[in-house]
Amino acid sequence: MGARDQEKSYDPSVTEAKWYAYWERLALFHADPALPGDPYCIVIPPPNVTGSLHMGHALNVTLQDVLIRYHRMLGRNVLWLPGTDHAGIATQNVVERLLLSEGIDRRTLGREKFEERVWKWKEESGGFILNQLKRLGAACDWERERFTMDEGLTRAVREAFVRLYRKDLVYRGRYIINWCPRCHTALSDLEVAHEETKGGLYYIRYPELSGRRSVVVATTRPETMLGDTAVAVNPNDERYAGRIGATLRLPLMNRPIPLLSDEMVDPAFGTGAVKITPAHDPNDFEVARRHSLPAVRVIDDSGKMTAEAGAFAGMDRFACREAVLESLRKEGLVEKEEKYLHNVGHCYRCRTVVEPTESIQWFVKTKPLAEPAIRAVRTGETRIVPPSWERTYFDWMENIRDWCISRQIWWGHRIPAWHCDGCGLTMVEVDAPDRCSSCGAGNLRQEEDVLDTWFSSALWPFSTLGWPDRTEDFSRYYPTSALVTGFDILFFWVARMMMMGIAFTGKAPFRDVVIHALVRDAKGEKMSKTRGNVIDPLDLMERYGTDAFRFTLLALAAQGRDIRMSDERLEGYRNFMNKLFQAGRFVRMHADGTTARTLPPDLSVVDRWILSRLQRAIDEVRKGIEEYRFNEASSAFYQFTWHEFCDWYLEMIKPSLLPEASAETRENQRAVLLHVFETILRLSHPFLPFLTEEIWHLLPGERGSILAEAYPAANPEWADVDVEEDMGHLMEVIRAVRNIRSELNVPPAKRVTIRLKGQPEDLAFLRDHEEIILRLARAAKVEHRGPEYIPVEDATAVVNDIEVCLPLAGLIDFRKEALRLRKEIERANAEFSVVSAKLGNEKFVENAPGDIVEAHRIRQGDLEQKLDSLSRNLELVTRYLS
RNA sequence: GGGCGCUUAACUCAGCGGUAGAGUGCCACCUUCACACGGUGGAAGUCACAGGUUCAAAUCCUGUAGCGCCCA
Repeated sequence: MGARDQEKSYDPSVTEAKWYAYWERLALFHADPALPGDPYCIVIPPPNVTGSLHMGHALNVTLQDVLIRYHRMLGRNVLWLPGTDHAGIATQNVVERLLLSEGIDRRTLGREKFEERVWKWKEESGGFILNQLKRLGAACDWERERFTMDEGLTRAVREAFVRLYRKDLVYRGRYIINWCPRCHTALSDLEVAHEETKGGLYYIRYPELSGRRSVVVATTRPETMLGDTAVAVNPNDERYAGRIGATLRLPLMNRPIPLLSDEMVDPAFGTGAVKITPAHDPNDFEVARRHSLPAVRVIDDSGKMTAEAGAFAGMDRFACREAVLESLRKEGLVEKEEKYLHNVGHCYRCRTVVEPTESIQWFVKTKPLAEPAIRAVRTGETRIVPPSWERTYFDWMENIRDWCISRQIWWGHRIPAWHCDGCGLTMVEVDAPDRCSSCGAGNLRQEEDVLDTWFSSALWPFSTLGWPDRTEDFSRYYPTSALVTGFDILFFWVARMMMMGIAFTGKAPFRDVVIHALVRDAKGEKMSKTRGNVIDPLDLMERYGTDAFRFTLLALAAQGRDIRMSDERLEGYRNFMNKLFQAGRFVRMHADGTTARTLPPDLSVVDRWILSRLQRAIDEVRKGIEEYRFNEASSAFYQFTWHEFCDWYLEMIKPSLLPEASAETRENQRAVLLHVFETILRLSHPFLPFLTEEIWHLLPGERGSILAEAYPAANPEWADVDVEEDMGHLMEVIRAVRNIRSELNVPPAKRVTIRLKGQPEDLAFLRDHEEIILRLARAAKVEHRGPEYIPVEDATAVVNDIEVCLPLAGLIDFRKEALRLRKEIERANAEFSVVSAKLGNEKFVENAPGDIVEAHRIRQGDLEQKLDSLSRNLELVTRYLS
């Protein structure tokens, strides 16, 4: 035994440091398309280059790693493709802040220099999160690591953009979009987070230009009135009948604007009259289109009022709101002010209130792309797991709106479009054109805008495999097998990959889309920096070990439910890791290099029992993984390993391992023990990569990586219902004795005599395995008695057809024993009446399936007999009480 | 406003038609030669509420209440 064996408990820090490098050295994560085996491929959801590992990643990566290692051990040709996302706005923000700390504004630096800085930053700190993935054990093929801005992916992005443009699925136009005045860019609808905000609803009077009448409009954003070009009412609103077409005077600006009618107006809101600000409201923009109204832009890119805002020019939009209200109040034009709760859009990157703004942007026409993506899920080409998410997917896809893909930032894929200032032509090409194809001018200007990061992410499942080239990887591994991701990016990412994947390859990119939940803190709160309740996964790995951490995530990963991460849970599973390690130590104490690696021909009942139970465990674990029910897989493993293998099997076989046992018995026992334990290790390797690899190598014999071993397959030949039943019975007897001992305070050291009362044939199995009972029930001897035996001074319990009697004359407290028996009787009685009531019900006997009725009959018989024995014994005991 | 989910032992959660389960915690006993990050035994639940379907409901249906999430 080495020095490490002297340590009392398992220390993960030593173990975890060495195995990742070992796997890499053996190139076990490297995929080779030329090798045989059904392909199994996962592309990682690329984390932001700016990011560091958080709980969400940890869960996400652990689930994928389980799938990858599992399929690897099944002999599939496995590829797990890693990489990072350039995260346009987020990364730009990070580097901007960095520059600012040096006192540099990016605009003074200029675009090219800025981009250089970002690249430099990326080279220096970008790979951070990938090392953290290694710490988690992620079996990624690092030789295939990709970045959304690398050369290949950039080419894929250009190719995709150009193809869509040529199919009229990408267009450029002037529309109203969501503008972030802080990030200075357009955002897609998805990037706007609606938050309920307390505000005011202001009723403002707009006088008619002629006459004394006026119209009162209600608005939450008074400052936009400066850009109003109309007031609209519903055509069916009788309050305004006959007044449509009137001209109003826009207060403060003194501009004449029309009162018009449009179906869009909800007569129930406010006064039924709404102001129309085409340049700063999406609905108003539509109304303006229908009525050919002009748009007046009063808020600029930074959220300040433009020259069009007259006296308010240069003010911040929120300050302007107050100023406008103040001016209106002075003029007596504010009719009413109400407190109002409404949803306000915020930039999902920086939380700034988004400003709807009219501008020229690039869009993807999504409807034609969405249809086949819907079909792929409807037909089952792609499965969404759990299926409860399908509805959300369909709802969104069916109501999809065009996707604004241009961003006014510097970090990202620059849109491959060139404008000719001479003739105004815009050319969209993969490679930069020399001259204008229309007028021949040479001074072309490339589009300044970059693409939404999600545009490149949408291509990830095939761009990473080499598309648009016809690579070996692509033909071997596409479509991929599973995508594992959180529900929060179902629309952002999954939906768009589905659309783009089908559009460019004709096939949906995934067989299965596995949606997992959110990781919360112990109180169930969402982790956030502002709340300050963020738990660092690396800290947990440090404290409890990576395997314990992974196992906790898996054990808690029930479908459709969020995970609460707590120290209690982690501690429990850390203990389990230790348990497994100690079991390994036990195995090593007995098995050595001479121990056979195959099962001996003669197996004891105990061996046949554990092998039978093992098959069941293998089945359950495999089924759990196959169905993405990771909690079921991990708990099946936990239960079997701890409560069957360690608690019972190891205790039962100890005598066969002692020097007293015959050499043959001992050798056979060692072989079975080693076999079962090795199977346990292989079974749990996908969950516990480090610990299993460690123990694997500590076991005797020449060993390579456990990852290269075959995953256990259940062998139906080993399943043995009869042995399980007999052993179950035996264990019940032991439990009964232990229970009596404990309840009656029999000292642990006291060796008792056990009398088993029953028909000889019912006692036969117990007689054959008496040594197990002796050992585990701490008994001196086991005696057998026929049904005529009267346990006068015994404590008793009933197990199926037999009675377990402990003659405890002098030791027994009859009051306690009577209490114990009464409790037992009460329990049996309760169940007896339930079962009897059912059997007494004719309809139950008629309608319930035969086997269910039969089971109830048997149960009733058992209980009857049990009650009989218990009451008789209680009677005996009570005699001593009087 | 539309949609989804949750409510089961003190806590955190599985189970989702056929006798209520786990982990942690709690109580008692035990330093037995793998493990005190342990062993053995035990206590603990009208499965949110109200109806309905069924021979049978924690499990299916309808409604109510509370909590949470997504979309508009």
